Amino acid sequence: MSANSRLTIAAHALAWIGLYQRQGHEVATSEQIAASASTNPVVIRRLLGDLRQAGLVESRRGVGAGWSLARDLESMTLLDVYEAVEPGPLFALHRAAPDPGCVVGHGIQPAMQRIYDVIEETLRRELARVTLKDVLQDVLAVPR
Amino acid sequence: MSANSRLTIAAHALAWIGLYQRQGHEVATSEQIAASASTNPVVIRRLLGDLRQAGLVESRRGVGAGWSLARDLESMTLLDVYEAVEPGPLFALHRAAPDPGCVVGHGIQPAMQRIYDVIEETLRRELARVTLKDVLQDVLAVPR
DNA sequence: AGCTGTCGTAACAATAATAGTTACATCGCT
DNA sequence: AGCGATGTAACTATTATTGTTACGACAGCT
Repeated sequence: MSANSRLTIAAHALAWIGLYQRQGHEVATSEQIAASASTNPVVIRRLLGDLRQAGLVESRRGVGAGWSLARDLESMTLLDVYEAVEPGPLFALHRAAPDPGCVVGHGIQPAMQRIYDVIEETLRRELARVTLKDVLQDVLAVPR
Repeated sequence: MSANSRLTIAAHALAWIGLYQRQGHEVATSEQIAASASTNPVVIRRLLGDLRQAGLVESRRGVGAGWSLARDLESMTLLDVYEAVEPGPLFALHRAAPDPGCVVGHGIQPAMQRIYDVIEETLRRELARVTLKDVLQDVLAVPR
């Protein structure tokens, strides 16, 4: 599957900002986060832009600008992040509509869609069980 | 997410073969299945090739060649199909390794990996609950 | 007012995966 | 031998993600 790293990078960014603020800083810049995540600042700004729309972070502009958490890490779950940065569904149906004249072609899409809906709901439940505070805690618990 | 339709098309193919055999035919051709799924026969042959490696279908060559089920649809689950046609993980880690000198960069990958492992295991459990017989039954239950 | 550092965003290139297509060797039955 | 299908390589097309450059907008400072 063409898995992407958006959820990983977004979680990285949130954990980074959270830790940075815990150390007494007001805001974090996209450049700092990008350096830690080994990517481009624009990638971070785009992701954090999505997270801001979801109400997870805030940004300041001008000199001394940067990003800060809009809520406590404890109140954010991976589901919040997932919904903010992953638009599409997990599994796709057919690219072109299957033959409606065939019994299987006719019934397969509603049948699979119902299955996929159940599976995505389960995925959501799992994602909702992990808070970003948990993530940061796990990160800090990794031995050097 | 760049969702793909492999699982959908593979399930479609299996349901089609199952129904076709139920109607008394010995083997199904990739061309027939491709017509029902609105795709190219080669795409079907490639997917069925993966399913054959997993022991779900068999193929005959020569005249009167085609594909048949290697086992009863009841004994196949969507997990079997998923494992046969989806190589990669659901979520990717960073493309480039994060900064190991940063606390977050150092700990984020093992932390996220552990979370992803749990989530994938949950996904597997859900997929394993649905047999291909269920799928065909659902397909046939869709009203015209 | 002007300077500075950062966001916000557009535009484009690079990379990668999936899917579609053509072509053809190979196989096995009649 | 002829036929109809698989098996597979090679290539193209499409699409999504990621990376990069560029630059306007903004806000605080001197």
